[in-house]
Amino acid sequence: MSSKDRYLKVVELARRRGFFWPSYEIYGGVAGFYDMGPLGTALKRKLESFWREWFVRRHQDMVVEIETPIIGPARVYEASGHVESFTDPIVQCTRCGRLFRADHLVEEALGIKAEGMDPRELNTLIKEHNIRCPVCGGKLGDVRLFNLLFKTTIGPYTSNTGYLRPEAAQGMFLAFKRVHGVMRNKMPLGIAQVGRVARNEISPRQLLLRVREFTIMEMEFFFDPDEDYSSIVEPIASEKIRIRTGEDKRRGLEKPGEYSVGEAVQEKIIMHPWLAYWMYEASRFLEKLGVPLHKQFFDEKLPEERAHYASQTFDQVVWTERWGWVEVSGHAYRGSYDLSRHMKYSGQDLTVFKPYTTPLKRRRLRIRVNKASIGAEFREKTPKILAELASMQPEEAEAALKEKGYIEVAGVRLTDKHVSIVEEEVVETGKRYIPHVVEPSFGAERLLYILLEYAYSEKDGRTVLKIPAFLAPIQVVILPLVSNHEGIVRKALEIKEMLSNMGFTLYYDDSGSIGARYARADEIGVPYAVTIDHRSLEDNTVTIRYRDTWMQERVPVDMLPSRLRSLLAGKEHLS
RNA sequence: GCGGCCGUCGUCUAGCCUGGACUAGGACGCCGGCCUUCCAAGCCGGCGAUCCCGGGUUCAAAUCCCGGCGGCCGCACCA
Repeated sequence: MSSKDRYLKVVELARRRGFFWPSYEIYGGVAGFYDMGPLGTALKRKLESFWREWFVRRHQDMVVEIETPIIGPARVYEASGHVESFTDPIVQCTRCGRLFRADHLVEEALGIKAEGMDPRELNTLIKEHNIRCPVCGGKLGDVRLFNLLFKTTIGPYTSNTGYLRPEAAQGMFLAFKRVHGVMRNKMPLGIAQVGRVARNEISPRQLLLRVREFTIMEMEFFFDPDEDYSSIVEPIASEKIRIRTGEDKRRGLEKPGEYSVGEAVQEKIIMHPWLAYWMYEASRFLEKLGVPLHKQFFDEKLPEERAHYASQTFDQVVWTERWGWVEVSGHAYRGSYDLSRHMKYSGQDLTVFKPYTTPLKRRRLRIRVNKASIGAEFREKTPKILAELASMQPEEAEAALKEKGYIEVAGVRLTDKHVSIVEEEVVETGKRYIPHVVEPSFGAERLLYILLEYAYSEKDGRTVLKIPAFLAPIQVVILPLVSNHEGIVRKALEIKEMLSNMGFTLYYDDSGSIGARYARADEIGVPYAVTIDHRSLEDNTVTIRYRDTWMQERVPVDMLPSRLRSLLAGKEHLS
């Protein structure tokens, strides 16, 4: 099967059977938007549920999920750095049409710092110095700003700018203080969210892989940067993980190296144990979706490739037949960047208090102030004197008093009549710190495509979509062996009713030959077919047929639901 | 955004170069019926495309020209 065929077959199948298709079709379509059809929606829901199971429920002692709005006030995205970092001045060559960063061109041509200049300044410089297209020498057009944030207005006043979120992360940072409180100050703390985000991509491409609106599955994991977390990777220390380090990348290496998780942490290939831990979880998550470990690795981003908030980033990439290695998740060490910025912009204290196991006792010097004598003597100067005293180091004051017999504050001299230096014991019960954050972030639509590509297979010229049973959008199909036998049909309908009432996702199919119906079900990845035949009428048994092997087993009808449940959960296989 | 290639029933496509006999053909699928004791069997009937959108040339446009939208690939961009 050629690579082109496989991709085209997946797309064709997706449209024909209703997984997904381009949005706004009847108006000619708009690039970068996709509709999810009935099967695509069901599959995506299951994928999201599985992500929750894997990253949230399995870690429920430290990870919780929230939901926050997709529209945010400008202030939030100014604080997060998105408004600044994603507004690039661009300029286009009028001859060859190439786009350039205007500030970069000016810097190169004139050897001056141009970053942060506004478009007008850049325009003037380009015109004055006759800077031309570095590729073809053509004349450059006007400098304009391009930002990947979708902009809107909140309410009727146009001055109240809002942005559609380009990531869910800010919702978690903004809610951190409250969630931390609600979770009774638990640390470390993961806050997860699954939701829509929008990025105004310049050129959406590659089907579902680069779209303008998509579902992100993201977790911000907060922890104390001073704590030694090396023990958290101990249980997985010998597990293997594939990484192409930044260093390897610079040397032009295409292939990743294989490391044990323990080794990657020890040798600082991954800068923090928590980052390593979630990367390991991500690799196994992908494996469960059907992507074997040798078809995925973590690709370290070089400093110049990283987002503005990250000090280390790995892209988790998966092999696709059409596009080669494709990014499905990002794993960033965001440090305290986001919380610090929101503290600065909002004026709120977003630090966490951490009690010491045993309170720390310390002796320290303090300036004791005799306010009565200062007030009596210096009158209206008193507030100023007191303010300056407050910011003075006790050690400094003590030295001055000893040497000179006075300290000079706000133009007056204070002696031991006004101040004295005392040594006192203080008890520190804990410390305050700004948590650091590691962030695993997944694109749901990309995973959906990957899932389909890896599930796609052909057998005897038929399509079989081997979606893992626990993710299959439809779990069971109910088939009467023949449709012109009243007894068989009646029994089949009864069984359909029974299974439907018990909560199975299913459909009933009596059209055409039994082979055609198996084929239809295989194509959309229904893992199990229940067939009712003549023998069913005699001994109340039916057959279960497995999609991947076409093998069958016969079970009594009473046993059918429990048998299906355990098969769907992947706990047992068809014998 | 630029360049190359491309856009016809649900899907895959024939026709386009060389304008008219196209009421746009086929295959698969879909719907109804018959038949059928386990892997897309067969038969009968049916539904389904103003040929991506808009404009132009022409007596006449799926076909030629222009613009737009969309797709793939390359370049650029990319949280």
